[in-house]
Amino acid sequence: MPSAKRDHLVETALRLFYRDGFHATGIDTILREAGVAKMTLYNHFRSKDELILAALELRDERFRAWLDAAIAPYPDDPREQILAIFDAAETLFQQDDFNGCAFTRACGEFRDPECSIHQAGMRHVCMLTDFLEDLAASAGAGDPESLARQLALLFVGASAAAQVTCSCGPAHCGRCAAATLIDASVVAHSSSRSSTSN
Amino acid sequence: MPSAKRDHLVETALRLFYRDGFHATGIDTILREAGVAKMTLYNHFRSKDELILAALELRDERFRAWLDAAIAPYPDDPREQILAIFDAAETLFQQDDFNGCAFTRACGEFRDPECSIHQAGMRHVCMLTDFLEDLAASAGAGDPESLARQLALLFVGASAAAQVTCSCGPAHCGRCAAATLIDASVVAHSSSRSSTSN
DNA sequence: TTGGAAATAGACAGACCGGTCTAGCTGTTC
DNA sequence: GAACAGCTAGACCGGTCTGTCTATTTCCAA
Repeated sequence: MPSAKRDHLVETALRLFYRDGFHATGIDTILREAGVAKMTLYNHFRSKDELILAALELRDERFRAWLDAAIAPYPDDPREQILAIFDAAETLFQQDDFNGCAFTRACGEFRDPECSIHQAGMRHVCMLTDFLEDLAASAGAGDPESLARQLALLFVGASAAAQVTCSCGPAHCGRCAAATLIDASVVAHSSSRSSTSN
Repeated sequence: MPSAKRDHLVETALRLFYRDGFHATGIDTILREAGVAKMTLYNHFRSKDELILAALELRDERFRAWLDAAIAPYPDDPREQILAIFDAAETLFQQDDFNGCAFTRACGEFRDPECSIHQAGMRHVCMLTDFLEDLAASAGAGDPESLARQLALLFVGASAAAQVTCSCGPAHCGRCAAATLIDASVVAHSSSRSSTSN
């Protein structure tokens, strides 16, 4: 059972890793900022890498909650739910502390696919794609899996582009592209179902 | 006028920064790998950051040449030229040394928008978007600027997703999405031109 | 009150970091 | 042969890095 000190440490670690980068943020900086002793860190984690992993897991939980909150206003409209994710991204990208996608950045700094940090990034992208696939299927997409992958690319690209350009424009741009892709997939599915039902 | 030693140093720096990350790669590692003396580095560059910048500039030049080579086989078909970029990306993403987009990763590690390294990333993404805009206009897109931004998002997203998942699948996925977006934009433009000419 | 878990507070070790400096070598041009 | 540009080869500096260790303190439940 995690302790309050542990949770606070992970919270602070996430904030600093996300702001400054994983390699650029040292243990001493995190401990100073969290007001936690080094022995406490090494009681809870075997290494800095394990702290990074815990921080990414916290980030993933937060992101899932954010996704659920983003689609909540449209419980019966999967197309709107998908677009609402990009709308919520536009708000997210405008926040002062926004600094791109923690997972793609973690994978950029930890290249080895066998590395548990890189694997956390893989799992996160899979989670996002699965989430979008459910919505795509509900929206009547002809090929929900393909549409979901495309939407995931758009989301990841929008996040990265927003971080590079320091603008929230990519979210709106991604939303427009998503709408086009969804409609193209749904129309194609409806047309093929009309043909076969005749 | 750059010297052979300087060019070799930048070449080696680019390779190591791209493989291992900017903060994770130290000066001594680069010098050892390049067989160049520290004094030589500091004769040519005022700091590590300047070396990083030179490495990114070299990368940008290489990327522009790669873009030109990717579209060369289809001199008269802008739609195919755009799609060929994603085809070429599929090949690129399968190379052993592929490790995502150097520019979005640089921006991830150097967050400050005033920082010249981050600005190099901004310029690069603008260059790609401009490149795609020319092709989009030639392909008859109704709104070439918007289409170009969407295609840039797809490309950036595909690059990041390929690095995270260690797969070239995102390139193909991006290609499919690009085709849909191009056709949607061109058809919309043709329809609006037909209406106004009647 | 006591015992134990959890946390604190550094010191310490060994390694690495970016950058400065000195002395010397090599190759080229005049 | 001399002068000079470019480069080599580290030593050195002050700092940071991750992780280990010891001694001590704090808090809480029994």
